[in-house]
Amino acid sequence: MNLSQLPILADIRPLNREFFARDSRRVARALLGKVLVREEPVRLTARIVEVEAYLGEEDPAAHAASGRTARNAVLFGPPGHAYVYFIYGNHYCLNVSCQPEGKAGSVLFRALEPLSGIEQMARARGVVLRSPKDLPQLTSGPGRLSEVFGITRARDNGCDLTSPASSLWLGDDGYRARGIIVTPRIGITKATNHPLRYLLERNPFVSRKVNPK
DNA sequence: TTATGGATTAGCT
DNA sequence: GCTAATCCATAAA
Repeated sequence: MNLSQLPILADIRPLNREFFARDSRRVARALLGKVLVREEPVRLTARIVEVEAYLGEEDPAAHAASGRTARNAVLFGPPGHAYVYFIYGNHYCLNVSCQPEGKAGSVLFRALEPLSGIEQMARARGVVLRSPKDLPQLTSGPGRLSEVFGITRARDNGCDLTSPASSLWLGDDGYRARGIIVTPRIGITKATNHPLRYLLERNPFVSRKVNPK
């Protein structure tokens, strides 16, 4: 076997609780370039290239806006946990809780760049990969990336994303994000003008360019 | 008990 | 660019 053709798998270190115990705007910026990992059934990894920050009860566009409910309880719990919700009858969206326990705030994952397990990702979405141009169909968009990673509310809501013992977790492989751009958030109808969407400049995996509203 | 609308996507024009 | 698909949590009653 020619070992030199095997991909070099960098060590991925889990992010710690303190990383998430901050204002979601700071967490969002810091998450760009980090890696989302799913351990089962085979390891999937993808780099975070687009996120949005949602604040607490003072943010009309946030699910925490009307206070704590059974649905959004994770947002008010300890930081670094997955908040998964179902939207438009079709899609799941993944967030990570921020701020110390008792205070809401989260970061929505909007787009990833696939790193490993790409064949399994394509199978999960029923996509046939014919060229590198097809890759963004896998993970460009919050609903798409959730489908690829098999994320559902029943399976993952409340999961601790700082622990590799969780099937789903977040890590740092040493990559340094460069060229961070900030724009208004997408797909929302309230508080549309705040610059809370963070993405990597010229990255082909980011989702659509502007809020049509 | 019922009505409403949404942090989306895919497919068609 | 436009819109159907699809369903849960919430609010109103």
